[in-house]
Amino acid sequence: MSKDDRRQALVQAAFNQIAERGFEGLRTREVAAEVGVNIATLHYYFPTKEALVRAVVDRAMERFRTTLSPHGSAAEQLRSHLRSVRGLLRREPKLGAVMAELALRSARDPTLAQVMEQTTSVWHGMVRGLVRNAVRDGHLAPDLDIDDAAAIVVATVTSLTLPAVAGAGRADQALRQLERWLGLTYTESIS
Amino acid sequence: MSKDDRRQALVQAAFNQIAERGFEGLRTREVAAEVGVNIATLHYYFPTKEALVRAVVDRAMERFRTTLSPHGSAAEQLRSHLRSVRGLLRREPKLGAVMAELALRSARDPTLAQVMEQTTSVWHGMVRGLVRNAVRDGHLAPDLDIDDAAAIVVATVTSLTLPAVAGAGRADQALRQLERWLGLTYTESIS
Amino acid sequence: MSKDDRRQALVQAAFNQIAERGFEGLRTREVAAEVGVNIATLHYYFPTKEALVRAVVDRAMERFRTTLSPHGSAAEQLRSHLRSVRGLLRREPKLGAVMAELALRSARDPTLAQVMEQTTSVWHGMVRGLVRNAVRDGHLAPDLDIDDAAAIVVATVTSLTLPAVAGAGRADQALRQLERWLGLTYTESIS
Amino acid sequence: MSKDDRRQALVQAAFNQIAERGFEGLRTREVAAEVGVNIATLHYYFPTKEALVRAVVDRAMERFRTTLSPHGSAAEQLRSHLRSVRGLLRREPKLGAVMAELALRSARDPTLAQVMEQTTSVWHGMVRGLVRNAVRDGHLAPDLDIDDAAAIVVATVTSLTLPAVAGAGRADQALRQLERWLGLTYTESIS
DNA sequence: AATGAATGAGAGTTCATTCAT
DNA sequence: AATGAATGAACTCTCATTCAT
Repeated sequence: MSKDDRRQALVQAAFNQIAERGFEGLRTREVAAEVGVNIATLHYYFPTKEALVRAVVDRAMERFRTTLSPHGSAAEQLRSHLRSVRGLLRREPKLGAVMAELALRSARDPTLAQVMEQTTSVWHGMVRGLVRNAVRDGHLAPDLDIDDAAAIVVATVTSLTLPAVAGAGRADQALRQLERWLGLTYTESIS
Repeated sequence: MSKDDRRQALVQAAFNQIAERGFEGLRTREVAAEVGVNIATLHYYFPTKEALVRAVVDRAMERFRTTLSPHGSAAEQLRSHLRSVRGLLRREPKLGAVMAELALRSARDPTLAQVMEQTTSVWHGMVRGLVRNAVRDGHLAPDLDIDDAAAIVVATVTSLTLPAVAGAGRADQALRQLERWLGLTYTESIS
Repeated sequence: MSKDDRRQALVQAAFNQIAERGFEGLRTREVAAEVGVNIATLHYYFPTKEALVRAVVDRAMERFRTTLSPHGSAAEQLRSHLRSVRGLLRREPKLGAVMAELALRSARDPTLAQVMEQTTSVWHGMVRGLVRNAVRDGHLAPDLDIDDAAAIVVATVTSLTLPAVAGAGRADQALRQLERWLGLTYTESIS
Repeated sequence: MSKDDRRQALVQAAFNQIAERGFEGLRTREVAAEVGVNIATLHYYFPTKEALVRAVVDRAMERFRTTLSPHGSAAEQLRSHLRSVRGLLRREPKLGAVMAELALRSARDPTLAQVMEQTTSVWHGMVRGLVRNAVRDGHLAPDLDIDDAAAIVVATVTSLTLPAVAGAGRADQALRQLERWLGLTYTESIS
């Protein structure tokens, strides 16, 4: 196993631990054990627990950003974005859990706060662009406030990472309503 | 200071600690210190840390539920609900932080999950009732899916508790758009 | 056992450990074990290992200073000082060992260096006073350089703390010669 | 770089580390790093840390012994010995620091104790020979106890290795007085 | 001859909990 | 009702040492 593979394995294990037990329950020994190495080996790759956490942050952000990039065209893209994020969170519930943990931790960790704010900002900007184009193309109401619409999209999707809220099918309900208001479902049925 | 007062003081201190440092940083000694009592005294009131956390859960839920009860009538109530929740989170950001911490923790704590689910459920039901009445009164579109609308309301409001998302004014933007889509702002301007 | 007694017991145990194993071999767990308490109890009294070491420094210095105070008169005092220090080091070889450890450590520990310098300075000053009075009383050669004489007294006594040098009876030889040069033995035989 | 050169480089680096941080702070990784080799390479040359320390001991002893050998004649040699040792310690303060560390450690290390005792013994014997000859040549008082005089010379010089004592100019004061008592300065001014 | 990777043992420190008073 | 003292268990991190290459 290459050095980089082992590094990634450790980051993945830490990611899993955070998803399953929260930062509250993150133990370096558990992370090492999950990968099957000695605790000293973990410290060989990451000098401190903090360094390991930073690597997890990077990984989670990268994972999330990767999904952001839309493909297709116009309003179609907006709908596909919503669905792909929904799909991502469904396939990888751990990613959602970790994102939520990071969001909370960012309140006490300025460095993390900056990273989160930047990612959210990029995401918001991307959604905003999609909304703007969809309005331009006549798929969305011309008087729609572009920033406000982007904000509620981001907010709704974000709320899906909180298990207590997303449970009992409410996640899909919220997204469905969001799509309706955005006229995305009608677009499909009309065409 | 009565026995009950001291209990409440401890719960409040624990609440503050969770809001400020998360469950990750909750230390019984800090809680006791904030109240100005010995750590052993804390254990006199709460046999375990877990018991203290349960009390915080109860307190947070009660605080939140109190704000839920609507007054006024029809669509007016719905708008006032959104605004009062927004006001609550603005006045007491700690409550939002704690609610988010609890939401995350509920993923690993079945007992807490039940409590959260119940609260969310009650909340959803209440919003649903308001939406239904507003539709009945002709303030909202007749073809509005009542459950879906309630779901997106709950989702949007919930997302406000995550600092990484609610920052940069996006919280208000999302709520504003929500009100527009619900026709609540128009209601006001028309009347 | 009172709180202060236990504190003192821990300091004494740490003192013993330093004397026996050097700073190199000082282990908090060993110190706690010697007193018969849990390692956590040690940290209840001393938050850090460093704090414990500081307490040992204070204790060693106090022990040493106590022996310094001379009684008697003139050249008599000087001789009695040499003999009492010699006796102290013979009765409590650990004190000598710890003093030497501290002397060495002071090269890397500015705080300790200050403490050591002050103690040495006071000691030197005291010896200097005795030498000056002995010269004044005609017991020592009138052309004796008071500071230089005090310096060699301090140097000779200090060397006794290094086991590698003080062994094989050389400690007593050096002190004997010192007394002769200082005319202290003649003083006695003359009177 | 030859195998022997590398060995010497490692020993020198260990020597430096001991001088700067004491045995307390001696880390094999630091030693290897100072030479610019991998920690495993160090263990190729020295199977254990202990073996490395032994090599440092040998080196320090050799360095010290080299300076011992006197040249010149009679009392002149004695004075030149004092001055050359003083010069050595001034030029290479690390040697003094290491010697003191070794002296202390010899209390817990029988093997080292033997080495130290032998070196000290040889040194003492050499000084003794010089004193004896100086007495024979009429440069020192005829009733001078040869062994005692040698002992105080060794003691005084040794004390110079302890920074806490040698500071503030006291080192030179002590040596000056030693020279005076030995009649070494007068010898010079008279001739 | 030299190294990157890995480790066992143990270091200092923390923390929820207990108990005698 | 309250506390100072004490603890067991567990934490992150360190270090000399090993081993395959």
